[in-house]
Amino acid sequence: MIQNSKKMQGVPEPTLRRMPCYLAFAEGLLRKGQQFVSSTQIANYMNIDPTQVTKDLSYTSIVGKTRVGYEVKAIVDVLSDFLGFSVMDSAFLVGAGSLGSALLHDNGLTHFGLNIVAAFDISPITIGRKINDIEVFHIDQFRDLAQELSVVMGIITVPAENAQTVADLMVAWGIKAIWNFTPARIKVPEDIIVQNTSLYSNLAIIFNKLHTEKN
Amino acid sequence: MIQNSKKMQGVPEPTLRRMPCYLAFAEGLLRKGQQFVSSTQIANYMNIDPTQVTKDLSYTSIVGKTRVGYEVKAIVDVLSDFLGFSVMDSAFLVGAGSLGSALLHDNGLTHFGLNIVAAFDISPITIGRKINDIEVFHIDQFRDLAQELSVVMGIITVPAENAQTVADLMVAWGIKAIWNFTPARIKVPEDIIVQNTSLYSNLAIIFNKLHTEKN
DNA sequence: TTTTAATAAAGAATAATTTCCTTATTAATT
DNA sequence: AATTAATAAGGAAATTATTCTTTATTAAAA
Repeated sequence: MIQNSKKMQGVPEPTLRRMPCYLAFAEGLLRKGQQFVSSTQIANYMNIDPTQVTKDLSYTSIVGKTRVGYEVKAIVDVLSDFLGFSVMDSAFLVGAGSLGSALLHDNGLTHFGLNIVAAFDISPITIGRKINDIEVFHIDQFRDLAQELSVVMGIITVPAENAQTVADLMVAWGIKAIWNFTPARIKVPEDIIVQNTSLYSNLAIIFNKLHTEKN
Repeated sequence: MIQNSKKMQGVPEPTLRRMPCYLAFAEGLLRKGQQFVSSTQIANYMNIDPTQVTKDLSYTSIVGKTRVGYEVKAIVDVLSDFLGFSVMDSAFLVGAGSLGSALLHDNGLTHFGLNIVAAFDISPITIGRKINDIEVFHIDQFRDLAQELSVVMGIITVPAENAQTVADLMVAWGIKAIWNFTPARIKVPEDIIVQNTSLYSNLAIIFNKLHTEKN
């Protein structure tokens, strides 16, 4: 099949980043009862080119109808599946500080297929506490829990200087993917998936635009 | 000046996203007392090409010394300034729910030049409370506070379906930049800066890699 | 003092991404 | 039934970002 050659080289990251926004938009339209939506409408909402939308959606099994657009329900269903939001994956979070406890509180993650089953820290103050019904353990207690629960993802929300230590632990635990919220870059074996999400990178982009806006 | 032509078309976003990581790395080296760092070392840490590092740093006033590298302290100082981390900007946050209160708790933002001076919500439960010493007001109370405090940025952490309403309010308040944490895309006048940061987009990228890792 | 090797910097080539263009389809209009 | 206009989809072109190549510099070694 020719169309599969696209999938062979993988979906571009910019496309994957846009897809959750298409999904959120479609979910909104579904609530309003709208049945079809055109690439033009989606593009207008996203402030991008309409062909970008059709190209992005062509990576999925969604097909549009000429002069009508895409079925809203199809976008919601197919995209949820495609993005892995409809199956639940389990995760451990290490670092129950400010950012960490924030994530523990965010039930949106559960809605998008991520179930944080336990948190770890080294501070005696947080250990033993429950944050949004998720218990915080001492990091040494991990090994036992790793056996019981099948966890694929580790979330790092410790200070940057401890990121590598935590990453090493997670790899030893047999974790498949690491979601790294620190600005530090971690070294892991090739087969481990790493996603870096630094809030401060976004801050840098805003500040840069703010300070060079004189056009 | 010829080298300024680069700055004229702006610094590429990928570069701006990498810079805070260079900064974090340099800060770590500074703590360890290392005086110089080469592009090769930085590149090795970041898992990128060394020329990428030199290209990125060439957007700033930092110059390296052949066979020695860059002065660590210069990277820290110049990059902090360049990224706008050394001047404090004030922000309002709207939506003191799970993600919102997480951000209020994150003192890292203060460290990187963002001071959240007040939060807003519509829930009677959160209004009046203080989160990490930041008071939560009813959203209607904003107008009065906007007068007193000079705030350039608005942070949106409400549910996606309310993002546009909040954005409209912020524009009316005279805000310059909006940091949008919802997967919804907002429509604002051209001169308003918008930075979209959706955690769920990052989740989509991880899930995609997890589910297509069979190579 | 001379040689060597590591490096920054500038430019060229490559790769990835986005935008543009064309074609075919089809719902709505006449 | 014929025409029109809006749209999806595929391919080409343009843009943007990354990687490769070359050159010049200079600290360290001989």
